[in-house]
Amino acid sequence: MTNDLKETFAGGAGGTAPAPPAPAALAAKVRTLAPSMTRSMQRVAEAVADDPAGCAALTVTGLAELTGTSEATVVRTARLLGYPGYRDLRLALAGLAAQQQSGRAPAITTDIAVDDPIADVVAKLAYDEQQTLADTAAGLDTVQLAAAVTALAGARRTDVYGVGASGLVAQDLTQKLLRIGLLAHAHSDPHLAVTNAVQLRSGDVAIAITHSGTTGDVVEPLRVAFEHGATTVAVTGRPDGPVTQYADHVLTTSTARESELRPAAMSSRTGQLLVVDCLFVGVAQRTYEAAAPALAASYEALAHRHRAPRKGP
Amino acid sequence: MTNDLKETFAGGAGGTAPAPPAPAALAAKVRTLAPSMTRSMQRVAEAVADDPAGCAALTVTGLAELTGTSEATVVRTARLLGYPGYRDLRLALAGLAAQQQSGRAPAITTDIAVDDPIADVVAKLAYDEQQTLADTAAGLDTVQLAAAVTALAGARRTDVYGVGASGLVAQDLTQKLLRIGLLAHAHSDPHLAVTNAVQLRSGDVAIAITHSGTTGDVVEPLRVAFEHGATTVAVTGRPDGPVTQYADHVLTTSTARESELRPAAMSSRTGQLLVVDCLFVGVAQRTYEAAAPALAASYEALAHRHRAPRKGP
DNA sequence: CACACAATGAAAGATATTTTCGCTGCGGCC
DNA sequence: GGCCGCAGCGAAAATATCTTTCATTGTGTG
Repeated sequence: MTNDLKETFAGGAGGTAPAPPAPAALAAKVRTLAPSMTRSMQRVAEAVADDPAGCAALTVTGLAELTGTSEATVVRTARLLGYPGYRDLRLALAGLAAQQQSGRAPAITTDIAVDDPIADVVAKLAYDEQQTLADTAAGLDTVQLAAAVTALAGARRTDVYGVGASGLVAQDLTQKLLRIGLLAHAHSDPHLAVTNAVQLRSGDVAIAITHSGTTGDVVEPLRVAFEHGATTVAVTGRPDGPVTQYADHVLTTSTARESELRPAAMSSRTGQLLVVDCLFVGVAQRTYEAAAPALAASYEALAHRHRAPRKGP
Repeated sequence: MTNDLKETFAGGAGGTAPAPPAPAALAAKVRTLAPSMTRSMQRVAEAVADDPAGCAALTVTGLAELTGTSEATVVRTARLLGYPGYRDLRLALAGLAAQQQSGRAPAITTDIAVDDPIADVVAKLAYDEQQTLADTAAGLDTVQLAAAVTALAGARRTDVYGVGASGLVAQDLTQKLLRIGLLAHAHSDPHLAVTNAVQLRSGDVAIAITHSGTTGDVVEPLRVAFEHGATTVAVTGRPDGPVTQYADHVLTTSTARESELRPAAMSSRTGQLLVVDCLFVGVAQRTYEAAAPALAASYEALAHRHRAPRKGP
């Protein structure tokens, strides 16, 4: 990081591909990045997410006035959202507005309430998770993803770190990778994770899964792996969190709104699993020659565990 | 602003609403107005109609150069097309581009191929999982769900059985239930599962999670629990499978198509997790008095595990 | 309580857009 | 045939808009 421009956000770790500005994944991006924004910027981001069409009609000055901030802040927000400047954000906004116009109409925007009938709960949860999937897919940096896939496909061994709900995602990834013949291990015990991370070296891959991006128990092993020369990947909802410091490749999951009855673990998990699936399929593609028979074999091996299905009584 | 501009097309006499700029019918407008255009303007109009996305990325000067004309001509063309100036034409162009973009989305109905670019993989997987969610939500029997929730909310203890990918779902459910103060345990070891199932009695709940509905390692403990008087629930993709024989309540998950590169575990897991989330929220609603503080407490307890987020280097 | 530092907006500086204005070439009339 | 008038066009001035710089303000910390 040598570029000492005064106010230059943008650049993630890699720095090669700056970031192809999001076409439609804007609402998601706002939600993802909102926590790392200052108050003023949040106001701007909110206005933009609330009324893309309206904001697209405004100039920097107009939007600054509307949000009670300054032009500088508006531009800063545009930068944070991944655009070179306000002009480009505005263009994207126009695009988004057009899509919304033509596309979907209603949305179950309400939060889940204590007295919601069970049918509503199902509908709302399903809608939310669908939204999370769409947002995550839209916001996923395919360059980073491809890089991570390449690293995985050629890895000598792979360690995956995750605790709590993310631990299950880590295990899911591990299960899948094992199925196609990769050497993978999921660690949820932070001590053992660090102990094992020390063994990693160049050519190995370490993956940290944490929604908050700040979970020490996950960041620590990744740091160790990073410092031992392993290729490190972070799957996180906070692309500016500490975990990304030690990540060669950052895969961002979308953050859906959450609430009392809808803990973060729920939608973050959905996004993480999508990313994990993408990694898996990507690797399976790359190593198809080896993966296909391995998949078939593991399927066969399980067959005898299932009794033949038969009609109920 | 006493506008007595020289070159003012557009506005009729009265000038209330001069012309609502065209949203998407741009190509048509170009064709309609082409005859009344001068040669240079036609070139501009053609460029715009040919490649909206490309032109949206250009400044007046850029588009003027591209078409071998001048800025003035570009602006004149924009006016003729019904926009106040080039800026607005550009915005409309961006919108049009976005619409076209999203319009040709449904190419993702195909199966995932070995040589699919990574971006397609992401799109297809996301689409598939969204589909699974929608199907599962639509097919879920809310009566059965409500019954299962009631049983869970009043249970003395709850055992959850699942192996393989479903094992992770079982753990997910367990984690959640524990958070709101319920006594829950996930079993992936079939022997221990059966051993524990023997302990169950009326008022306890046993939940089996198996996509195929035939996994012996999961059916067996459920059978034992069933025979010992526990309330049993099956979360399965096969409502006619053996597991339902011993289930008081059956919750059906949708089965998406699967293929070589897309094992069943992937989409079945998504549906299962939705069901599990519904169960959790349902129980949390029923036991809100106790669940709310418990949720808050578990959140607090985890807080110290996260380092404060800070800006990157 | 002072210090450091992040956050913010005012205004200067750079670009992009719009307007003005004059040149060019074509057709009709004397 | 030559002159007049006008539509078409683009260069450059004028304006609007966006971007950057920099000083100020507020906020948390030792």
